[in-house]
Amino acid sequence: MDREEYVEAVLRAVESIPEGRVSTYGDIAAYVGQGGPRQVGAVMREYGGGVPWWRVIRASGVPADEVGDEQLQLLRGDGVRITDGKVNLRAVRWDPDE
DNA sequence: AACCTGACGGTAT
DNA sequence: CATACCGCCAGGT
Repeated sequence: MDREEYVEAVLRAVESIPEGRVSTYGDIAAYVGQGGPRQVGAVMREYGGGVPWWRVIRASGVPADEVGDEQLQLLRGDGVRITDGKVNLRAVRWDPDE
């Protein structure tokens, strides 16, 4: 899998996250089956436009500093409940094989 | 090839 | 809960 295919695979995975659900960098990486959380983050930084990037968050439920507040707002727009500045992943974490 | 970098994650303190 | 550390892994210099 070359880099371009990798980027496509990651973007497809992110596009498949339904409104109201959230995934993590690590989960996306595992689903794609290549690279790690940091690679997924790198793809989002460069090609995140065009896909629902705000549905990808750290495993802790706290957004990356770069996008912080905006991400939380967009998630609220999706109907995701935010508590103390973080997402409750136990409630909305998305499993691709669902 | 060596070294730095980082939209990360898990563990320890 | 906050910080520190270390492991990870690919891209850039």
